[in-house]
Amino acid sequence: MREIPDIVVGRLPVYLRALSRMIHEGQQVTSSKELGERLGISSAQIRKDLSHFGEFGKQGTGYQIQYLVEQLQRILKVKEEWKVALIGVGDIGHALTHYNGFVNRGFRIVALFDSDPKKIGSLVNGLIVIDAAKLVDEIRARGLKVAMLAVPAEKAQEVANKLVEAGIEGILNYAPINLSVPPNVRVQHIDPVIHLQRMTFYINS
Amino acid sequence: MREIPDIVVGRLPVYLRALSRMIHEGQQVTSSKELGERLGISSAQIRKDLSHFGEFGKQGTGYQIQYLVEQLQRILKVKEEWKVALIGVGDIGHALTHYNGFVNRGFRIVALFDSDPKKIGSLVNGLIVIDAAKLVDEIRARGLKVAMLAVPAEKAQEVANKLVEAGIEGILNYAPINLSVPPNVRVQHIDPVIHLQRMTFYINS
DNA sequence: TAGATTGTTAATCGATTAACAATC
DNA sequence: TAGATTGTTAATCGATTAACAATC
Repeated sequence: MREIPDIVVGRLPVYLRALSRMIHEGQQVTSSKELGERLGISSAQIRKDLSHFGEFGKQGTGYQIQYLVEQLQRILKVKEEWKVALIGVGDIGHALTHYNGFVNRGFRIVALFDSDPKKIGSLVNGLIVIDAAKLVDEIRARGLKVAMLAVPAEKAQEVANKLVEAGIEGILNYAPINLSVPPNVRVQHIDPVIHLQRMTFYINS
Repeated sequence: MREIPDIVVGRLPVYLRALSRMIHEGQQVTSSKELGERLGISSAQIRKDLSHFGEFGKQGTGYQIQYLVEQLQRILKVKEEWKVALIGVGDIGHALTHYNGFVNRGFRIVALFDSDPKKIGSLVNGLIVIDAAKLVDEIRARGLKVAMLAVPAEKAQEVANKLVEAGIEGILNYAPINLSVPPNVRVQHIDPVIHLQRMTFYINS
């Protein structure tokens, strides 16, 4: 298989989300034109992106949404649920344990970690908070590959190092700091301020 | 001024965050090389990006971080605090009201809205939850331009329409759905699943 | 059949990088 | 002065788009 550009991979989850939504709305078939209009993307780009992975449509009629969704799930490896570790059970961590947007999209939080003695052992949304000191052993024992990092900026790099040691290969980082990890580990950032600042550039107060 | 590419604007907040961190760590001067290594970006790209806005460095020595931070804050219009409306005081909304990452980065939540009668009138982190039915009037009266949207997917488009009507020009959308808004309104998405799926593509379970 | 839409090619467009004169 | 690093140009690289044959 040729090398897939990162930017293409980045759009696939967006396609998947929109297509899932269409199914949710009862739609069965769509076209690159329609999907593109929904997303503000050209139809040519959608077809080009998909063409990296195969031929999923039919001339004249477009795409069976259910089929395309399954293909995208397969490509993104989310047909089976990933078991995810969550480190840091503060406000963000708490909100993530309650977040119902993971259901049916390929992820389930199965382990909570915190270093606060007051939180360790307590039950949060049905999961026991484990001592962060046991993080490496626990994650390794369970074979987890994906983690969400919701600890203070000061601790983020330190915890990230332990995650890497534990065999984690994907880190969703909520700390407003740039993590340094080996090349085989993927990091994605979620920082609301970054997005807000991207918008204010264009807005006149 | 020439038109600035979106992709360049998108990197400025990342530079700002890293530079602020350097100050926090006591550093006073940096170079495009050093900053680039921290961020995994080429030094040439950083210099090119900055050159869209002026000359901020000195040959041989690099950049005074404090000065560059101030310039980026000015460019991104975050020298003064933006007053932000938050719609939806569920788990995510709650976490956002407690989030201390907004401080000194240009944003402050000043108004909470929800349509749940049980929540309306209650106090969340010092702010009274206002009836979402009053959203348009309240936002307009306060002249708010930026909003965070943390309502269920089903209601997101409907609320977004009201935000636009109220004069909001930037929406940070936490609902996993693509909003349709007029071209003068900026939308940014935060959807953890999108980021997770971007990573799992590369990870072998 | 006529209309619609795919997958793909080639052309265009835009972003990144390498290189270097300028200069601190 | 020698070394370092900027801002900028030109070259390279890669992504997007337009166009269209194929075909449902």
